[in-house]
Amino acid sequence: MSTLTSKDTDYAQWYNDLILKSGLAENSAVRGCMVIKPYGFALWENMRDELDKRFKETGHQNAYFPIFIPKSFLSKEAAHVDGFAKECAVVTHYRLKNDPNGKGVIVDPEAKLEEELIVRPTSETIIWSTYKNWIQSYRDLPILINQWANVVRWEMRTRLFLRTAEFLWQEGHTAHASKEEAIEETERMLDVYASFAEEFMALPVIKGVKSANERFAGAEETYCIEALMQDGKALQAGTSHFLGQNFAKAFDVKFADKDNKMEYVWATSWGVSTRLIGGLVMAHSDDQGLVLPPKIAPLHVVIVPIYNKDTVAREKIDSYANDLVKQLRSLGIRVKFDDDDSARPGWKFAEYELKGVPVRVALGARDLENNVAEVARRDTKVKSSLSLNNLATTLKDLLDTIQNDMYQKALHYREAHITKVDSWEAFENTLKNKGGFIAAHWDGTPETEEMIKSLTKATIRCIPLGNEQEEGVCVFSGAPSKQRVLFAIAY
RNA sequence: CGGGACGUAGCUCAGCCCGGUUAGAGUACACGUCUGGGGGGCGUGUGGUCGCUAGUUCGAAUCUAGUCGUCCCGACCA
Repeated sequence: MSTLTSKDTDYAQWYNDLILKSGLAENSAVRGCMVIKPYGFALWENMRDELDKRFKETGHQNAYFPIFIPKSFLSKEAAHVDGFAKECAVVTHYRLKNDPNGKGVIVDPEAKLEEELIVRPTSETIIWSTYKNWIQSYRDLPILINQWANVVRWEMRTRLFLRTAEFLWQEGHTAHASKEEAIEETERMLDVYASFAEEFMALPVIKGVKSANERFAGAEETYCIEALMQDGKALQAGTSHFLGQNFAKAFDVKFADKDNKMEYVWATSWGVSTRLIGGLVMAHSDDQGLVLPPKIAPLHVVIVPIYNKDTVAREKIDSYANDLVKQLRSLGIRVKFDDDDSARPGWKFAEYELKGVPVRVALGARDLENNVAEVARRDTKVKSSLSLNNLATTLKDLLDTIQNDMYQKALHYREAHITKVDSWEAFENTLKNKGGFIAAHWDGTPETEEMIKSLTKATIRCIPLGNEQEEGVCVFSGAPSKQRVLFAIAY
């Protein structure tokens, strides 16, 4: 078994090795598309279940809309089509036939579609064309719908989980009678994302709004959560858009208010994707493999028996381990007793570290004699001998501790990588030598943002919510500024 | 779409420059055995149209041309 490329040697290679060797996903026969393997999909299922619960707690329902969108829909909202046109997969025909000149099949030229269909890159258009039929009165509002789906964006260059041509996500699409209510919804869902990321994935995030350049195509305001990876690059972990009346106007969706006046409907959309798995990996993992926060880990505890020739001792180990499994399960802990005799203990230790299982319990004859087990934490790699008395509850508490410690560690790292910068020289130096977020004054113009991006690749990740207002001058142009914004190089 | 690299066993790669028996190694896999507290030792064995096509040659993994594909760097990336 080969080892991973070290994080310090080549971060990108480390990431790729890790995804492949831990069995999360692999590349597929289709360029840019990945196969999500069972272990990777288990992560997604856990995230999905938790998010779904939180969406329903905030009053949303799931529905499903088609994967195909008539081409004409994309042209109805000008900014929207500008944003997505370059990366759309297009269906032009609906039939194949045998190649009359030889073997194989060809596209039947007689089966050309009257109007081409777009494979959804996002569903605003198909959904708002539907909402037009659903909304006549303020009594029909709000509509609070989410869908779990796949979308396709024909990216030039892809990376497992971080940017794939097809990815899984959820997209919420809500319709409201007032601007205030829509903004409230946009902010509510941003909070849902932020608390999910922090509580469930142990991923600290900064809530903010995007600059005009980085805004979603068709949105009036894009809220986001930004996370920091271990290489100092930022990752947009989720977005929540206030769409104003743009899509209502594009699809002519009006409602009669209480005074029987017709008004366009206000909209939001919000989404997170399988990209979050990439963020999870990059935020916590190390050179030995994945490090998973317990709440998201498919497996919380693995018990590895240490056998020897003594068959009586073996029976004792098995018996104790099976009992421990029962106790842990009754506490809601996902546990596996790996008594596979064909793999040796050392191999198993390495394997479960690669997989990021938060806690490993090693149990041998020697331990049983002393009434202890060797318990190893994945996050700190600390091993300790713990009493077998009440071991199950000890482990349950340990999992909570690990969840919390992982969040705190990531938080400390991020806090240590937000650098206040007041000169262009310091800006460039910080970016080059330290990375992370740079809090700097910006004159608020797209031109300055563009210049900074072309010079350094750094973009404005967000203008943090509740940002401190202070007088200053733009780090690039020297023009007056009232607040600092966060710059970073991003994935 | 520009620049670079690479396609040989399931995987990682050597061999190619300088053509010549039956194409190698590590790892994985199967069986046996000794083992078992950090990716075990020994033994036996399975596994290959050398990406594809055409050419040069008595002879091509090796040389030539074309082609397909992958990866990296750039451009692109709500």
